[in-house]
Amino acid sequence: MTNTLKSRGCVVVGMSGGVDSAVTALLLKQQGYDVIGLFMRNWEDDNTDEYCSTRQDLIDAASVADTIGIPLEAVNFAKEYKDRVFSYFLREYQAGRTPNPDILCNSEIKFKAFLDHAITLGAEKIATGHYAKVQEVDGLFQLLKADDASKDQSYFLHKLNQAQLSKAMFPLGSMLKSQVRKIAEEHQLSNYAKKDSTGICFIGERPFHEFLSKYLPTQPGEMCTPEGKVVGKHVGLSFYTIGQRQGLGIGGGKDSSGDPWFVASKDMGSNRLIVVQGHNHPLLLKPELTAMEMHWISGNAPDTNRDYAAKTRYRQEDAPCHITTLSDGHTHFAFQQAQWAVTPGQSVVAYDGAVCLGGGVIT
RNA sequence: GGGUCGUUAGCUCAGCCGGUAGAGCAGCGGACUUUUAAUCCGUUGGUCGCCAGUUCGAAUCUGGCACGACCCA
Repeated sequence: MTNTLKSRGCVVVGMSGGVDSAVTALLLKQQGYDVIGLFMRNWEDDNTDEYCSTRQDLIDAASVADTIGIPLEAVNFAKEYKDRVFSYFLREYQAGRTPNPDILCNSEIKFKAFLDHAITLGAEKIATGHYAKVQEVDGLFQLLKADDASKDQSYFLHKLNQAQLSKAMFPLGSMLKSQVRKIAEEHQLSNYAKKDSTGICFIGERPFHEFLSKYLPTQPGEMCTPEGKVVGKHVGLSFYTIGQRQGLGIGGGKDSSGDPWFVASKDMGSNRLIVVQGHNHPLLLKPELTAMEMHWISGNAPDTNRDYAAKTRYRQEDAPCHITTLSDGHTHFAFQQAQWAVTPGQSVVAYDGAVCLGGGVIT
């Protein structure tokens, strides 16, 4: 209702305090949208460092909003995050799996709680600093990879549905990260040189072991080779993931090749961690997998007569594969080449070239 | 009781014919990265079982002792 005549509409931009979302807001403003910045706080604990960094993020977001000339509001979805994302995260780890909370964070928080809130603020769409693209083809919304292949985040967004994508804008999708920083610098956005944030969405980077142990019970047990030879001790199966090398503490050993050790699997029944030696051990390679909770962005499974590509974890090369829907509702992926460290709980995401088709959780 | 071999970084081991020690793994740090990993780069560790002898000088030669493994009785 505050729109001027020449406005192209109201867009709420999720601002994190980082460069990406700052430039997102700037670009939309330049394009003539009525832009409202919205800072989300979704995690609260007594960790002082975390409190300070979140506070700094808010200061950065406010500074940038001021420079660009847009209003900035703050919202707190901590309860929603805990209920819809963190509880799942803990449940999965407890079950010995390795979840990807950021995927849920996008579908449940950023593109649900946040989106709903943005609508009440009068927004027609929301925008984020994600590196991905949305495209409408014949009334159907497609999610595409970003042009900057090294920053592509479509993997994290594969769980979005048509309604969510219809409201989403990703202005950085066709840009390179280097360009984004350059624009930020040219427009004197105070955070132009701020380091990229990593770590679990909202929770941030922190000693993972220590963090998890605050929420999960520890049940130490044995580390064994597939033949059953005990080669070490583990602190609790939840604290390891398939393909993990560091933190095992195994070195040397009699009839040992001198190669590093990796986690191959978990035996929840006997509380044993199965470890193998050598990066290319056969037990670390899987030519196929089954996925559950499959979500297809278009609403329908793709044509099974064709082959597609899929990645079993973020930042991995897409691997050619054949996809079929099983009678029990699960989806089967058969890869042309065996995949390394296929991990239950992680998401497998399918692509048809640059188009993200959707994905599911590896069983 | 006798014999053989072994005892070097946290672990497994290399160290020619003597000149004060290296590797892999582990660990630690960094890079990369909005999951967990992987990967890449860098890096800390040892008075070389103990005692004595030979020598200008011994992890490296000799003797003794202490452990350990195996073998023969």
